[in-house]
Amino acid sequence: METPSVRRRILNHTIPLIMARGYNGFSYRDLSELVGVKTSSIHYYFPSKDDLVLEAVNEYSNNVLNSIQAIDAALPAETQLAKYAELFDSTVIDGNQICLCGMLAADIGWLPESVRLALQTFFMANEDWLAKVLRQGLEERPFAVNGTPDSAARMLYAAYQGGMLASRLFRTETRLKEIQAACKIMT
Amino acid sequence: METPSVRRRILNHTIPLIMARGYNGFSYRDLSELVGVKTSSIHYYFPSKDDLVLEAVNEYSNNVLNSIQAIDAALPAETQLAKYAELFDSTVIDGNQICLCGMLAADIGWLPESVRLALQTFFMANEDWLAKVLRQGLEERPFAVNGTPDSAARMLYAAYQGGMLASRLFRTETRLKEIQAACKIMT
DNA sequence: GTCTATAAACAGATAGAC
DNA sequence: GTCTATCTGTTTATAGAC
Repeated sequence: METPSVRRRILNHTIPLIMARGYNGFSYRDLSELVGVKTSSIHYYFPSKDDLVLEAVNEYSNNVLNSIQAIDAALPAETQLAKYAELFDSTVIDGNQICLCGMLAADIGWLPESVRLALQTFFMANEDWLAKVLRQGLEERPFAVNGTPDSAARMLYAAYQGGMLASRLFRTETRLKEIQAACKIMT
Repeated sequence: METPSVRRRILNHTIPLIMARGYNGFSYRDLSELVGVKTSSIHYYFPSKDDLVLEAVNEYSNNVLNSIQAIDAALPAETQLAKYAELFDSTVIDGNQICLCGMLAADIGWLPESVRLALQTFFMANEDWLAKVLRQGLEERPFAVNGTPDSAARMLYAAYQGGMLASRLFRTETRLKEIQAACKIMT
């Protein structure tokens, strides 16, 4: 396993920094100390902070969406949703981090339109996947979902975003677990 | 109606600034320009930024909780929840703002324990009120709530927090309206 | 109470040597 | 590519005159 490039190491450190502190909460200086290069070298790879953040969003988005797509669609809907929820648990509890895209949605006032669009795309991809699984759940056990699967999925995703905030605020994983439990009843 | 004191005007401007931009997104300089006094005068009233933020949380919390308590408990549960949802709508859509306590929950890494506790108290007050109304709804129409009223209330509140994020991100009120619609089915 | 003045640190960003 | 050096502007905060 060879040493990752400087560019990669910058991105690898940027993502958890945003998840923990937000757009205005980390600096090139922080990255400089973490990666071990001068801030001017970071500007070489990412001329502006907006460039860096946009790439961080794309990187994070690809990683998370790949993990979601990897959930076996042949499993019962309830099991798929449990695996989905696991994706959030560890980052919040172990790392005091929340979803990178949820955090940047809070910082939206500072971000260029390109980042806003990337965040919207990530939100919709999650909502679409959840809607698909909820529809599958309806076929398995035809009842229980409030409203259309699509609107239920959007509400569920909003609950996950808010649940991460609350879990970190109260320093307890039960708030995320409760949302997962509510999923069971919806499927 | 007499002119509010400088102290009051500082707080009155601080609250929407936090709701729009977060803890790291506004400065004493911003307030200085908005209120029309020098930054050193703001330090006279609020020696540190943490002092200012704590008072802003308490002020916001009192205002919102008073509005919630003012909702007539004799109304049908569904109507009460609709009035609750209205409290969020306008700030998000008209002002590009989200809940002050939700925003600061995203910035929790920078805040002292005193503010964390104040945020927790606000979250729990909302959840308790929602749980009370959901229980009332169960008496009126005994069915529909997923799980216990308490856990349903926490999930619903998380959905509101996440819904405000999404509504502002997508610049549409429909995402908040959908959560309100889901309430109807829960009551 | 409000101001001027200033501190000491930090931000994102750039020019140019090596 | 990475560095030194620097620019320009910002931040929170304090001392002390009025």
